[in-house]
Amino acid sequence: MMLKPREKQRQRAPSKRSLQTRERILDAAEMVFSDRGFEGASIRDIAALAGVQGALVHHHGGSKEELFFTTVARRADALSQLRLDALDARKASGPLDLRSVLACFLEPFLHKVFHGGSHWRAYGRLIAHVSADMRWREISAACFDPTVEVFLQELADLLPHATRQKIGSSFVFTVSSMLSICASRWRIESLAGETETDEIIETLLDFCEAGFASIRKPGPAL
Amino acid sequence: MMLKPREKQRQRAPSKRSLQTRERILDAAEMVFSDRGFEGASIRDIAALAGVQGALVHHHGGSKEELFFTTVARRADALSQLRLDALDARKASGPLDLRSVLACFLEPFLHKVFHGGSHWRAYGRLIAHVSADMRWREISAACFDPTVEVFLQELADLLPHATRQKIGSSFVFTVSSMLSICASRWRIESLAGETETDEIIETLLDFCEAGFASIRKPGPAL
DNA sequence: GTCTATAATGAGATAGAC
DNA sequence: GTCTATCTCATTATAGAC
Repeated sequence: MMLKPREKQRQRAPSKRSLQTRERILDAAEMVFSDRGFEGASIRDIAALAGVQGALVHHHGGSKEELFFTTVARRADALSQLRLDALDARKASGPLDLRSVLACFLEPFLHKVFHGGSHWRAYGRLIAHVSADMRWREISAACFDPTVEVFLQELADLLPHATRQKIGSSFVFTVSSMLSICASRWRIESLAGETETDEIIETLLDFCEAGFASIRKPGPAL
Repeated sequence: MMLKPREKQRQRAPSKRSLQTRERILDAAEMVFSDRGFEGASIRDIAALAGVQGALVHHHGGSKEELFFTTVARRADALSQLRLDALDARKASGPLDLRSVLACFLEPFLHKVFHGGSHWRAYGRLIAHVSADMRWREISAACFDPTVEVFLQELADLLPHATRQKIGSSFVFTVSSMLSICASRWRIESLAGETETDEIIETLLDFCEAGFASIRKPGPAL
């Protein structure tokens, strides 16, 4: 599999119209991929939603796998920057604690997902797909792991006696819980009843903060 | 969608050979569905893995959707019984606490996934697919929610001041974290390094117990 | 860059012999 | 109950006109 979106060296800068088409295609791909997963999505549906012909999707997006990668990568840098900026801002206003570090990772994402429009809402579900399927581990490694490493280091500083295993595992639990709000919100509604978004987010922060704080305790509660 | 595996009233009890074939087909379906998801799996691959012809898969499993439902449902009762038995046993030996309740839900599943052979390992990933896709919410409701309700009630008894919203949301976080060990173990290994299975399970229990216990505390830490 | 048309493949499902 | 053979449809991808 070729993950890198192919770099057929462009002769000319693409026209403005071309760029708009490309964005429309990526918007449509984001919707369809997030709704139905990689296999369930069809190029035809993406083309129809974008209002273009199927051949044009291939022209701008390459193969289906390349298109998927490009779709995920498109917002990844912006998301990472939001997270790192939040972390810097929090650092500037005093010493960090567990909750602050987790909030700087979780809140920029959840804010975009719930208040950033339908594109970001779809992007949240898209990332849930990526995170649950080993097939896309290269995408996770390329798009998200560098930022995750920064946060893991901050957590390690706050939990000097914790092993990397415990911190890493707990972080995956945190990310899974965060993504469950995107992909399994229906399940939350089904089990917990109608619930305010902001309340879920606060519950998530409470839950994960306490989970990490429990690493500090000496041993298993006996 | 017709979720119930069709009940074409059988004239005769199926032969032993027929039942074996049926099990082989379900075993194969379990493998292929869990590996590639519903859309990514093909009846042909399932048939090939089972060593039968494609037509036979339809004969025993019905449509692809019916086959998927049957595959998930096959082990669901056994799993529920393990969980409820564990809960009864723990109740018999003294008053319950948060960790015990969570352990009775998480450990039977994780024990089977990691020590129950390749079938259960596949089944774990299969449930992760079901849990992440709204399309299968009827399966979750039919196969898992009744048992989940029992555990939610136990948790509510231990957390008398908690809202159903907080308990339900936290439970979904717990389930998501549990399933991440099945579907995203590669991510844990990537971020946390090589990690013993039993250590991950203990970290999970610590994490979720602390998460639930945090509901007791008066308000957000300010 | 964008379109039409089509190639090439693989999918789910079924009919009917045995 | 199991097999062979086939139907029908949707898929990704590309060739080539404009």
